[in-house]
Amino acid sequence: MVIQWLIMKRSWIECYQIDMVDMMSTTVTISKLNEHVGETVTLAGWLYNSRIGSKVAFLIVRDGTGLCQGVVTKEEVEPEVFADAVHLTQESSVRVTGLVHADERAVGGYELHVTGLEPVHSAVEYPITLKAHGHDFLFKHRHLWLRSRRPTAIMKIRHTVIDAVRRFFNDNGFVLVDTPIFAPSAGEGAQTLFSVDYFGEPMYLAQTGQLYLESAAMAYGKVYCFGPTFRAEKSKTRRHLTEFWMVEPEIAYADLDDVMAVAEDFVYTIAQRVLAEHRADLEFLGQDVAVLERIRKPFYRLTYSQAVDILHGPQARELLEKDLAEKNARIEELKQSIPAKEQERDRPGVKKYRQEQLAAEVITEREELADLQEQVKNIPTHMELAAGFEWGKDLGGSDETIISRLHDRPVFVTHYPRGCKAFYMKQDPHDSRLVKNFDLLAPDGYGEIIGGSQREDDLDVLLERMAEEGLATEPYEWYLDLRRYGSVPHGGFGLGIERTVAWLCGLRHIRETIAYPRLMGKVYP
RNA sequence: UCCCCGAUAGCUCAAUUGGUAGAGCGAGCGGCUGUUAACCGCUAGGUUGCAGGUUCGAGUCCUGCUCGGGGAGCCA
Repeated sequence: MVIQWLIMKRSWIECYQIDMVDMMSTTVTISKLNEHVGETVTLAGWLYNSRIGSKVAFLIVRDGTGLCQGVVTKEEVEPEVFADAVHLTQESSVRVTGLVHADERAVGGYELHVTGLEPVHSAVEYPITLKAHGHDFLFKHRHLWLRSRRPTAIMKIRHTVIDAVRRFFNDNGFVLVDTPIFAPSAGEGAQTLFSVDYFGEPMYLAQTGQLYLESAAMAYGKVYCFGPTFRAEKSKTRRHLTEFWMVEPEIAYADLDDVMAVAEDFVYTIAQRVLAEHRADLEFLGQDVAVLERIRKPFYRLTYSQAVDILHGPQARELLEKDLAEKNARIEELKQSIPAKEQERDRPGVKKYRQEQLAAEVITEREELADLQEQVKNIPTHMELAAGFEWGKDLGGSDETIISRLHDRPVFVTHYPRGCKAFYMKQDPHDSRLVKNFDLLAPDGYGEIIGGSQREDDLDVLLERMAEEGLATEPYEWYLDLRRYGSVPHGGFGLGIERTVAWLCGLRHIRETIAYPRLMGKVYP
């Protein structure tokens, strides 16, 4: 009883304190500080960093909308306030009250001349410091790392990308139809699906909603689905996740060109939104905004056969040779500069801060060196793969990289051989070896961000194609019905959200584009 | 599934041909400053991923394993 009473009393006191603060000033977000210059306001956030002096304490506070520097001047505040400021640890939660000033010296352009501090919770030894960390450590602390500036910038861009995706389809007459995640049949390539026990029956996690979406397109004309998708591929590369988000539109009465026109407009629109709303975030991430500004309609269009010719031709070879030469030159440069910097670092009499600066540069350059050496090692393989590419195979990752790097805008590659593509794609009436499909390759080696096609709408051709693939028709009877009751030309595509975000942000690895990446052998946290 | 690379203090990294494991950050204390990953001084901090082997002596060489990174295949 007594304890309960104490808890009640304590929480009452805390409420009372909050009320006191509220009475004195309104709580605002850092993003809205520009509307409150000259007013006393309260920020509710966490301590990002502090620089403590004998007369002035600088508190960098973050609240999820931005960073703001609070200035605590010893002479101007109550002694307890200054003492609280000195003892606040990194990532402690805190309410800060003060007068808003515009100040170019401060991060974000505004700062708070602090009059009151209300520590809410004191954090103990926050593991993520403002110094360098390795990605392994950071991903083990992903639940905390999300608070840092880099993940914040990426998550906000991802948010905008997803909003742009939904708005594009909603504004253009598409109906959202959610497709099931439990999929009864393995469909294409059972080995790449995760299986689950469904009340004793084998089931799979969906890797596409497309077949279901085709039925919805026959019902509502233009439809889309957006959700997680799962691939059990044992791929450990910077382009792969086992769980990722995909948006898939499907359009009735549309041929390949119609679908591609939508895809082109769609990607262009997304890029424009990101460019319009996230210049600062992109710059913080070190992304060259010009990369996005170059995204203009029309995108390049190549057929698969033209792409193969490029791989066999002098262009691809020259690109890789030039690449190899440039990377080797940079490697030589680094091999000189690293020991030079180490020497300077270890020379007696060098200031400590300079030592640290040099040590940091050495680490960065060593990483760059290792990365380049690895890339250089792979280039001959990529050259061989390109030169020896056989017509009929699917384009590999390195082949796509070559094609995309030879273009400064996204590239459509169309009309692949039907043997390397799924059974539902429409045969090209002009060349039965080909299907009416397309992949959209993002520039700079970010790979295929879209795969799409016109679908086979002729029942007999579809049945023939399924037999060729050794697929039983029984589980697909409902799908075949769509070709029995008012079949029309139709098609659609799927866009991978994470690859798109990685490309727009210029990220080296896709795992940074999702809050909790799921990779082969990595599921914590 | 195959190929290459890696694992040293809480974190980021050093450690010459095999010869007494170090620095910075972070933590604690003190100083100083409209500071910008602030700075300066002091203190504490280690079974070098695990198991074997070679050697007078192994962080360093060899074998196996575990975990991680990159690439091929496959894919968004």
